[in-house]
Amino acid sequence: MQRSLFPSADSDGRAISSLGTALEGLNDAQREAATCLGSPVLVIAGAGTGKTRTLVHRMAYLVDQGISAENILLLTFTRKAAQEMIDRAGRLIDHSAQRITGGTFHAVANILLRRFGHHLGYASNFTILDRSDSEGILNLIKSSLNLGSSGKRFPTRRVICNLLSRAVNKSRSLEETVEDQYAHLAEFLDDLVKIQKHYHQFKLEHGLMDYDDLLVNLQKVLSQVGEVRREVSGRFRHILVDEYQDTNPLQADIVRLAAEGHNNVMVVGDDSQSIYSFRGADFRNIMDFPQIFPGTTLIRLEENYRSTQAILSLTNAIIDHATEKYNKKLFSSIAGGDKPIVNGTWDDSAQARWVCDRISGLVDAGVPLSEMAVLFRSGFHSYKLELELTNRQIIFEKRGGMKLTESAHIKDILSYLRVINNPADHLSWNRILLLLDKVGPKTVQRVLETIRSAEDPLAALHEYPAPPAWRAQLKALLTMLKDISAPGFTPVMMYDAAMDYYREIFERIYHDDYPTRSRDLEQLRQLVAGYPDLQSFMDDTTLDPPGATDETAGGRLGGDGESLVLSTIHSAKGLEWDHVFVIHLAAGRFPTCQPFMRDEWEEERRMFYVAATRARKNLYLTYLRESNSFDRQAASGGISPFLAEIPSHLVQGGESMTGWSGAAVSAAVVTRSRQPRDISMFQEGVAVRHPFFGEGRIEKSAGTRSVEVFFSRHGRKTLHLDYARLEVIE
DNA sequence: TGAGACGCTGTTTTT
DNA sequence: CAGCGTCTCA
Repeated sequence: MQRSLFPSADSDGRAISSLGTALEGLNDAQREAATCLGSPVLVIAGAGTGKTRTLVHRMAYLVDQGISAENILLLTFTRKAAQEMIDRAGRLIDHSAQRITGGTFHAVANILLRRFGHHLGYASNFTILDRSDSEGILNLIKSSLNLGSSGKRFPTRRVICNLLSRAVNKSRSLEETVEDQYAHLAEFLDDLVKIQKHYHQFKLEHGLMDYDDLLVNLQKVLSQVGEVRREVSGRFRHILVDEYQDTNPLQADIVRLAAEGHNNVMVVGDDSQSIYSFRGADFRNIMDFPQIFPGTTLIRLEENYRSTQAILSLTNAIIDHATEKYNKKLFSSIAGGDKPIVNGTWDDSAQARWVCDRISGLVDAGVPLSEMAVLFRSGFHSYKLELELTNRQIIFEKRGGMKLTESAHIKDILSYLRVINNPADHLSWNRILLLLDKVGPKTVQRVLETIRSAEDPLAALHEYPAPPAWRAQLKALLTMLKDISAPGFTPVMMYDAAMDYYREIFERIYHDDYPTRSRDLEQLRQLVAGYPDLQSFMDDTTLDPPGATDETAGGRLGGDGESLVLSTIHSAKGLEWDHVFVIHLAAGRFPTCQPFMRDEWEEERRMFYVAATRARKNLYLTYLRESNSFDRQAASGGISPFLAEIPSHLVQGGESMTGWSGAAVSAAVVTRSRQPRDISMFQEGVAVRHPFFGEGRIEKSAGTRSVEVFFSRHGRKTLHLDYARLEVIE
């Protein structure tokens, strides 16, 4: 098991030589990053410059240097990414690489908190809440506090959830967050603070942690309990972090604490690909790393091995327009290539058809589906395309968007399993009891109130004096739960028994569409069947939730093999394909209609950059000529400003299309010509009106094309003059 | 107090 | 194109 610190040449000679060969295959910067020991390392790596490769080689190198795989921690943005890198490292050395700990911050936090959470008052069987669980609790609190009904436009649970999460991830107080991000909610501040308190209390009392708690509590236990910190940093002697530009200060602090005493940390990131500000990430954080870890070695990877020069010229042009960036231009080692193709269509269906035609063409030319992907800004942008693909029997796999575990019927069945694992989980009890006929919110509240402090909730429920109307139902429920909590029940046995009980309810409450929904239940069963214990099944389904639609047209999906990937840009991070389609590059969709602030606008642009840099050989960009739908008030230009600002000689197809070159030019002219007029008008102290924020006054100009405006209803905002539709009030 | 019908709203992005 | 909140009836 234990690798010797100084392996003999005999046992490892072969591994060393093959790793040696592999290291020679890296370029100088990559090799330095992979083998640099003795100081913290910050790797700034442009898209496609081989950062995954570098991480993989570094892991292999560390093990080869005699560092035990158990002592290595790899933090990535998805579990799959971690596993793939570890597998690749294993291929460079040997299977001992499999003992490297790898996963997301959240997944690792989960494991550590099961062990160390008791320092914070958490039992080891806590339940992890997904987003809809959190919203559910907020709803319970909202109604128990009688908020929302009395007030006028009390924020929805969704908005509250975002607000609370944002405050946590940015490590700021609720007051501060409301003040500068949600100024329009200022009048509800007192109630929001109250909700936050209750929410916190509820989770603690019932053994629940939301996603944010995993990070917060890990940070807390590491910083407050020296013994834990020492054990963790002693265990993980080398820490590697991928996609560092998308970590927030909380995560950065976790890394700092976990590395205390040795500082063997390597982080890899690209400021131009930072697209998670809503989670508290700021691309500037990456530049703070050397301050957190003095003596950092900085390495830059600048040669792109992924894309053709034609694609890189376009992506360089995209990022050229960024107002603030640290990176330089990337150069490709693959000269030439086809220019990206731009195509405009009149509506959603035509766009879907065009994409499908292209895909069919590629398939006919012998390209496997797994070498193609369609990317978009928001989950719902692919609906029309999904229909068209299904019609044409093209097998696809959708990533991002609605999750399987978020649908009501799945939550129902999971609730039964959850209370087995954590009987204190009142959120699940709430759901379970609500499913009984003749039992509504009021009754549930009463029931839960009486068993609130019970040692054994199951027994307490047995004692509960239920009225005849639902006494028998309660009996049946409790019998089922008692049955499946017997020792020796595997997760799938539990699932089946719970399903037997639930089926009747299921068909009653979803009477109009339960056949469709039951397909999901079957899918869930397959999933459960792969797990030997309940806890890990539940952890995995919340920490790495399966997508909603996994199989389509051709019936069964064949593993990860032959299917086309449809993905949100966020979920496509770090991946690459030969042929990439980016659809809905239309104003109002991409960028989404929300971004009023310059930072948000810039982040949308980086998203486009991330999307385009996923392509190796061919890139297709499509847009709708006119916004045909509801958002009338949004400046309804067809083409996305991000496309319009790109020089048309970098793409093909545009000129022959009526509209594109014209539209591009005119859109560019519109945005540019607006500004000379504007700039001079928007002086300090001038009263202005914004279509969303209302009236305000300019406080100062921030940079050449931005102003800071104080709006009476929404507080201070920084607006980009090229894009914000700001008028001067006479 | 629960169940069912109806109309409204509101839609990034992820762990 | 839902999932919610509100309203009415039992």
